[in-house]
Amino acid sequence: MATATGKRAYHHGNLPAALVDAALELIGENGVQGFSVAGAARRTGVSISAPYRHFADRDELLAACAVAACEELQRRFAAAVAAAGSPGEQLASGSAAYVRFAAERRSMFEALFGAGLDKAKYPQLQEAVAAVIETVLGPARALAPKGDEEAAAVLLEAMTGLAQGHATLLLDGRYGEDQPGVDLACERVAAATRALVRGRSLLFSPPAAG
Amino acid sequence: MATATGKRAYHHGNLPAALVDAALELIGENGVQGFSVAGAARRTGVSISAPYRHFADRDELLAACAVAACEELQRRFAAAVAAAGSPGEQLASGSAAYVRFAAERRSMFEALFGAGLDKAKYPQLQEAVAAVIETVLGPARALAPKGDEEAAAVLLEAMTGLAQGHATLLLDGRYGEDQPGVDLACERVAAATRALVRGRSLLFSPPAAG
DNA sequence: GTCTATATCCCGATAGAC
DNA sequence: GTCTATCGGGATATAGAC
Repeated sequence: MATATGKRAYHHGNLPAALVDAALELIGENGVQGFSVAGAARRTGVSISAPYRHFADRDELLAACAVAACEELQRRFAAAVAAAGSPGEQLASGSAAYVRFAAERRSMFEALFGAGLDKAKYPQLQEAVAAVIETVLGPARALAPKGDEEAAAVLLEAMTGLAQGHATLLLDGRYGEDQPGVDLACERVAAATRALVRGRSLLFSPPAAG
Repeated sequence: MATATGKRAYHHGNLPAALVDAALELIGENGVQGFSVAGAARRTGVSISAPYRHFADRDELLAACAVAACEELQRRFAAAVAAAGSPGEQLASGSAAYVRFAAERRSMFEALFGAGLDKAKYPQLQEAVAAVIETVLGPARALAPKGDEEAAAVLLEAMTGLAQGHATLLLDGRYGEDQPGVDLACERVAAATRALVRGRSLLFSPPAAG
């Protein structure tokens, strides 16, 4: 662990991965704003110009960080889905995993959403995002009307939005800064997902509420 | 409109407000990252040092932008709540208003969440945030078990999270970049809020899902 | 593939005049 | 309250040697 790739052959062997790891560390310490190519190079122990052999510019390095984030998130999603029983519980534990990911891998979460990247410019990132979505599409399908692919997408979107929002609020300090806050946020988002699942028929057609 | 304060007496009369407006414009164009005190000064037509008579540093100017954002959001929340009938519809239209706010006042939304401000350091901002929350707490209270203030808070939190998430996904380009995407996101978040409201009993106690 | 050196630019913040 | 001038710092990105 601790590296984004798992490989271990820095300093003349895997500079790109080393730069990604360094960049993520910097983002974790100072936010996306405080990250710079120069800083990542310094931390990796190479010259300021070395990164430009591997990444065209700052944004490309950031995009690589975002891809690493997708891979980690996908891993966590897959584990959460596998551990739960019913489709509803799979979605609930998936949203909790998402919030926990934001808390435990804050730098990755920020690289993914706080960088303001134009994702259309990075096909590899687009693919990685699509792969993440696919991982949690299964339970959503099981909860939607049979064969209604759009309904599944809408449900997943609602669940994603819920998790995204709770993660943002958590990182914004709304649950406090320490571990109990993280656990609380995870419980809350899981409960909210269950509520969403229970009321889901309202997602598939547009009538009124109580 | 167009100004954050409504007042109109810039260039020797209301420089702080002018700087806030300029800062928001810059954030809208280049993101929070691309904003600078120097840039805001330039755009306002004053010297680079003038802002420092009114704001101690960059973050203080950003905090003022965030306060302006809270005021605008509160206005919209109040209108949305007033326009809807049942408490459930009030929450639904409130979350839609939140998403629309993010789309139409993107720079304000970013100032509020993308700036990474330590809000504890800016009491005025804390107050403004609290006032926003109070505006939508009414309908949440009406939907919670009678007198259960915590349940109301939890429901509101879920609704806020949902709206926050949809707003983030919208700004991330997940609904496309144009107006139909905005409308779609608003409809979706309203529908999801209704689903949440319908299933809300699961928010107030922790059993399993379907 | 990496280094040294450099060109170019912008920023935050302060000092002191008016 | 605003301006001019300035210090000190750091960033991106490129050129050319090895």
